[in-house]
Amino acid sequence: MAGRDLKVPEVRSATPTMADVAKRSGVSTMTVSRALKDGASIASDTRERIMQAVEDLGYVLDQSAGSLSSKRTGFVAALIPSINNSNFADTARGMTDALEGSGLQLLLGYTDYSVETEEALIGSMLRRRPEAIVVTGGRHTMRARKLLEQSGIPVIETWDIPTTPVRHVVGFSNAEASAALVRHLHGQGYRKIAFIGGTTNRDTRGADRRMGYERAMAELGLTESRVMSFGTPPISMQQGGEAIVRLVEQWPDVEAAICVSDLSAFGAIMECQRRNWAVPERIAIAGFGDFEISSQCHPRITTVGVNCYDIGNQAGRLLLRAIEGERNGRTVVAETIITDYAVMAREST
Amino acid sequence: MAGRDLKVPEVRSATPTMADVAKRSGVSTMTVSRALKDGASIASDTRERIMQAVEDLGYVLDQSAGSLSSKRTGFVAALIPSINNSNFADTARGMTDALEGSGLQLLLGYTDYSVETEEALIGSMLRRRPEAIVVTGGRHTMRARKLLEQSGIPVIETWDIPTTPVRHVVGFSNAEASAALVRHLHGQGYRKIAFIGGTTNRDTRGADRRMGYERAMAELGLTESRVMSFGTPPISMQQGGEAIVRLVEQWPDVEAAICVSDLSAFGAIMECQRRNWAVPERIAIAGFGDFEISSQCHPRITTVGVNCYDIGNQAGRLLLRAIEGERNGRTVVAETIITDYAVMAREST
DNA sequence: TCCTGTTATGTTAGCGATAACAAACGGGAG
DNA sequence: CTCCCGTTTGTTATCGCTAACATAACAGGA
Repeated sequence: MAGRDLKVPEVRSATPTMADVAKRSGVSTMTVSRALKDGASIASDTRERIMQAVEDLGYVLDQSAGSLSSKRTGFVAALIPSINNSNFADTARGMTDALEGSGLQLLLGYTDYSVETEEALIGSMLRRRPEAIVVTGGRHTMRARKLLEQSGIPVIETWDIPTTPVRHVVGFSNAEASAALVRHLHGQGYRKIAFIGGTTNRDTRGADRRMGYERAMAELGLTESRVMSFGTPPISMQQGGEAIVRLVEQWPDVEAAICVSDLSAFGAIMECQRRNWAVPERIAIAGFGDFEISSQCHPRITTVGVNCYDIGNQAGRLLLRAIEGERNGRTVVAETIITDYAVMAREST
Repeated sequence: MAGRDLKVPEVRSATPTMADVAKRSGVSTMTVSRALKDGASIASDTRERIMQAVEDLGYVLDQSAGSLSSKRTGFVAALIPSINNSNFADTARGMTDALEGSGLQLLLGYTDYSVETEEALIGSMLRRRPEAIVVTGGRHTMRARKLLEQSGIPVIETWDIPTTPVRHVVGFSNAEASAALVRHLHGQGYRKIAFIGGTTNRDTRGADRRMGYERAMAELGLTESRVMSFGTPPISMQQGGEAIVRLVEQWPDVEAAICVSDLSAFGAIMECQRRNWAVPERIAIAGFGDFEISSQCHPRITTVGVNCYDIGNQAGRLLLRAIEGERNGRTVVAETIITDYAVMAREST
C-alpha cells in the first residue's frame, strides 16, 4: 500500500453549474441548456462560445436536475438474474442495441435468482423513475407485482410466458422447450432419460424446464421419471459433475440426462471423462441455453438454443413503442411476443 | 404476437407526490420525508399514519428530486469491460458486498474493452452525479482522464497498476503475473513457450500480459519468443482453438502455450483433443484468470488465479472511506492497494 | 412557578435544470 | 414603408424533495 499526496485540480472547490457557464459566455442558462441539446435552434457562434465556456470550466450537465424539470430520466431499468450468464448478457446486449440512438440508457440490476431481491430491486429502481422496466420471468412477490402495476410505466416480462402477465411479454415457454428436448432424445432412441436441476424452485425457469421434462416423459409413456436435484440454483459446473455421479449411482440404468443448463451439463460431461464414462455411449448428456461452451467443448453438447439476443432486442423495441405511445397519449395495447428456440443436436447425445 | 386490452390501474393518472401523502395523513411534507428515512425522530403513530397513506396512494419516493436537494445521489459508478466475464462479475460482486448497508447502490457500465466507449460512458455516468467512480484499467483517452480528474469525486482504477494513476488504485501487475507463469513453465522444464493473444492492444491487460511474457522470456535467456496474435480482443474460445492450430503450424517445435485468458486456453485445449494432440504431452497449455471452467474441465487448466472478488471488495471499502473523508472535509490521501495473484499448477502443463 | 432541555413537527428557501411563453431582431413580400 | 414571419434569446415558474432553522409541546429540576 503506497500513498501519494492529494493533488487539488484547478476546478474543484464547487462543481460549476449551468449558471456559471451562462455567466462566462454572456447568455442566459436557457441558452446554455439549448446549446447542450441537439436539435435546438441556436446561432452557431453562440454555441461555440458556450462550448468554450463549458470546456474552460470543466462543466458537466447535471441530469438529475434536468430530469426533475423535464420529467424524463433518460433510462430504462432491466432486471436479470445474474451478471455472469452469457444468455442474459446476450439479452442485455440485444436491449442495449435496440435502445441505441433513442437517448435512453439501460440500467441493469441483478436479482441473483431471488424474487425477494427482485422486489427490493424493483423498489429501488422505481425510486429513480425509469421510463420503462424489464424484468426476467413471470413470477414475482405480491408486493413486486403491485409495484410494477402501479408504476405507471411500461412493464415487460421476458424469458417466460406468464399465465397472467403484468403487461407486455417477450419470451418463450421453458417447459415447452424442455419437452422438445425430451422428444428429441426419445427420437434418438433414448428411453431412460433423467433430469438434473437444482433443489429449489428459486430459479423459476429451471423449475419450468423440469416441469416440461416430466410432462413430456408422461406423454411419451415413459412413466419412470428420474429427477436428480442437487444444489441451490443456479447450479454450477462442479455441481453438475457431482450430480451426474449421484444420478448414475441412484439409477445405474440411466441412458441420458438433461441438465437444467449448459454449465451443469458441461460439468457433468467433464466428470464423465475423468471417470472414463463415454459420452454419449455410456450416458448421453444434454444441456439448455446454447452457451458458447456447448459448441466449443469436446464432445460438443446437444442443447436448446434460445434466441437470447432477440428477446432483449424485441423487448427494447417494444419498450420504445410503448414509451412513445404513452407520451403521445395513445392507448397502448399489451403485447405478447413469442420468441423461438431450437434443439441443437450435437455430439453429446 | 397476441394482444390484450389496456387495464387502467386505480392509481395511474398522475403519479402521487410527497405532498399528496402529506395532505392525506395531515402532516407537512417534511414529516413525510422524515418518516421515509430511518434514523429521524418521529412519533410512531404519525409514522404509521404516513405509511398507511403511502400504501393507499401507492406512493414511491422520487429519488432524483431528493438527491437534487440533498446533493447525494446514493450511487457509485463502476465501469467494467464486459458484462459476461466471471472475473469482472466477481469484482462487481466484491464491490456490491462492500457497499452493503452503506446506502450506496452500484451502477455498472460496460466499456466493451474500448477506451472510446469508456470515455463516453464516463461522461454519461458523471452526468448522473455518482458519489465515486471505479474504472477498470489504467489507460484512458485524454478526455476521459480529464473528466475523471475534474469530477470532484473519488476515482479508483482497478485491475492494473498505472504508472501515473488518476487517484486511487486497487490492482496488480498483469505483466508481472504473466511473467510468473512463464517462470513456472520454465521451472517445469518447458523452453519453447508461446503466447496466444489478440491482434490489438484494445484489451490493455491482455497487452500487458504479453509484455510480461516477452520480458520474462528475455530474462530467462529464451531469445526466440513465439507470439501468436489472432482475433480482436477479447478472444473467444473458438479463436483460442483456431490460434493453437496456427501456432503449431508456424512453430511445430512449440512445447507450451500461454493464452491471454482461460477462455481461449479452454478453446485451444478442446481443439487439441479433437486433433488428438495430447495436452500437456504434445503441447502444454496455460490460461489466465482462474475462471470456473479451468478447474472444471478435463484436463484442468494451469492458470494464474487473480483475487477478483478482493479487488472489488477493497475498491468498495476504499471508496467508502474516501467518500466519508471528503464529506467531513478531511484531506484524503491517494492510496494504492496491491492485490495478490498465484500460479495455479494443474493438469494442462 | 419558572427555566431548561428534549422531542416532534412546521416553515422557508433553495437544489440545478427545463417548459412555456414572451420578446427582440432581421429580412423579404406587398 | 409597413407588416409579418422565422430565428434566436430571455424571463418566469415550476419539478419534488430536503437542509436548516424555527417553533410548539411537554417533562423534570431548582
